[in-house]
Amino acid sequence: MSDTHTGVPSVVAAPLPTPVPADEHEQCPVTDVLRRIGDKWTVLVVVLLGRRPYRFNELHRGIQGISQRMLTRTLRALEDDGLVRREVFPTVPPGVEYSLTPLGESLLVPLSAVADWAVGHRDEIARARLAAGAGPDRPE
Amino acid sequence: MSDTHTGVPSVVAAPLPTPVPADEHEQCPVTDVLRRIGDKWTVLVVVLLGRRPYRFNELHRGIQGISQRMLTRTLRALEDDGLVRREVFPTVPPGVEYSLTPLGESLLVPLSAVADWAVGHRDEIARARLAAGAGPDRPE
DNA sequence: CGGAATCCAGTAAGATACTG
DNA sequence: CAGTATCTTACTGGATTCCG
Repeated sequence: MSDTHTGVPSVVAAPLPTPVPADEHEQCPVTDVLRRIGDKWTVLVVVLLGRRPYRFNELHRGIQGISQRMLTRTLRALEDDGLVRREVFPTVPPGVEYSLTPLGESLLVPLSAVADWAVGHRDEIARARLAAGAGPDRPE
Repeated sequence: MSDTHTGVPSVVAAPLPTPVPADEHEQCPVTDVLRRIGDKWTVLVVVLLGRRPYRFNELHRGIQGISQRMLTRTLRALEDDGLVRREVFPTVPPGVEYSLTPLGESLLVPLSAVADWAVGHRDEIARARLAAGAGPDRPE
């Protein structure tokens, strides 16, 4: 830590020469990943699959509130990114099992960092929001 | 590492007794934070402000592609959450400076973890996506 | 059981123009 | 300079129905 006033390591503080070259920030892998795990259900699914493999309806019941459509889409997206493996068992009735790939499991690590931060600062954030809403005049 | 088959620590692997109690997962602080930093511009703004304070139009030019509207909304949301501080200098013309609060700076740490993961596995993900798109028959 | 297909509402995001 | 106001479009997510 030596080139910013915050002692933060890694790519976040490293590259990005002040004038952001983000003309095509669309393809920035960081934003890309964040937008994927930033959706409504992905994290929940990944965390569950991090515990053990699940079958489709098992996840559907387990998550409660998710629609089949969203569960399907979420799983498909994760599968396409190589984070989740889908295995079909030709039984009757057919069974499909979902599990994390090694890549998917590796995601649990940084995910934990964010989760810990979120849990650790939830009160602080909640208070800030209250102050913002009730404090000065917030027109609508 | 002792209660799951992945060696992942922290809240991600800790609570969540297999049957998810996520009836009100809406208020889950983890999902909450992820959805905020999962939007299109937040991370970019936070990272920039992590380098040094910025003025509004300075950010506007620096990010390139963002509209005033989105920059304003992003900054406002971050301010409301207590991650960004907004200081007005009563000069002519008026100047407004944005900077990270200590809370905001602390976010850079878990953010770095995710960013490093994203950068470190971008190729792997890209290959998986190609394989998913070109591999089996992907209708549309 | 494990989806796919269709439809539909709500919100996020962009362009543009105007203001203190 | 630092926004706000308005309009329009694109995407996300949910409900329902149907199929192998």
